[in-house]
Amino acid sequence: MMFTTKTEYGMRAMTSLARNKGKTPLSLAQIAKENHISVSYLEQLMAKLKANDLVKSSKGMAGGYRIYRPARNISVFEVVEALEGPLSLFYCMSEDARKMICSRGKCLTKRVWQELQKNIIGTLRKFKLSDLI
Amino acid sequence: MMFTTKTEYGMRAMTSLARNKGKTPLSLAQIAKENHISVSYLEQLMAKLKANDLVKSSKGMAGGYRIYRPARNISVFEVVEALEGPLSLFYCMSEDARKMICSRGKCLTKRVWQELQKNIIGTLRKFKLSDLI
DNA sequence: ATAACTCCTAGTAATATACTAGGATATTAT
DNA sequence: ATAATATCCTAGTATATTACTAGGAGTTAT
Repeated sequence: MMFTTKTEYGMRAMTSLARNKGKTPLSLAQIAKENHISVSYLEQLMAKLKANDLVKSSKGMAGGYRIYRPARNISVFEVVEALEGPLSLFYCMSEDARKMICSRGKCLTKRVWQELQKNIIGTLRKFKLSDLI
Repeated sequence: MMFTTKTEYGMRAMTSLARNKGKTPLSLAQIAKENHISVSYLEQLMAKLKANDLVKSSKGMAGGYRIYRPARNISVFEVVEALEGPLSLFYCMSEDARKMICSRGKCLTKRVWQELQKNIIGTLRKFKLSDLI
């Protein structure tokens, strides 16, 4: 598996919120029940989504979560990256790998991973949340 | 990270073998030293590569590993799949997920993962080992 | 006040990855 | 034959990541 349940659950939550647009906000309990996810685990995923401005929340009674932007302006890539962190297929392609030996010379293999990563991001960007509801 | 060091190390080993074509076989010790990998861990990776007919081995003195086919006939996808196992981005896309609830109805999100998976495999198939040496 | 919420932190359980260790087995040079 | 040099095979263990659980503090409508 390349993606974790974080993405699986987070995407479900986002589609629930997208469908709920305009109505009163959805509480964690509601989203969790609707998608068969544990409440406190979902909570942590929602925190990531919120930190990336994909959802907004209101506290207190009758509070809950709303989608931040229209679903057609949110790409699957944004959701995935918010939940899984920045995509890098290998360590050698991550931010803190600048000093690696292999990155000094010309590494042919790296080109494969770079093209692959470009393709993956491109595909994920192409799909919007509105395509999924 | 989406891929593990298995792929990273395994690819290095394969390129070493591709470059060594025609000469006397490379021993585990040689491959390991050349690529800064532990011998006994590499051993396990070579077993996977062998099981998938990507390399052949000869035992005894002056034995070692040879590449099985010409490098231009081996795609990066084959190497990756041999080492990481069959690619499935999510559990819902794996072989043993047929009975899942979501796979009965029409799951729009699944289409995204399916197209993504198609792209990934396509890209990995496009690159041959001969492109990397 | 209190009920219904989000927010925040610190755990723990389960699983997967990345190794290590040691012996069995095969092949070849001497 | 036998010793040297290899692969082969299995069973461990260390580390890291994932997938949760638990408990309390803060916020807001009624």
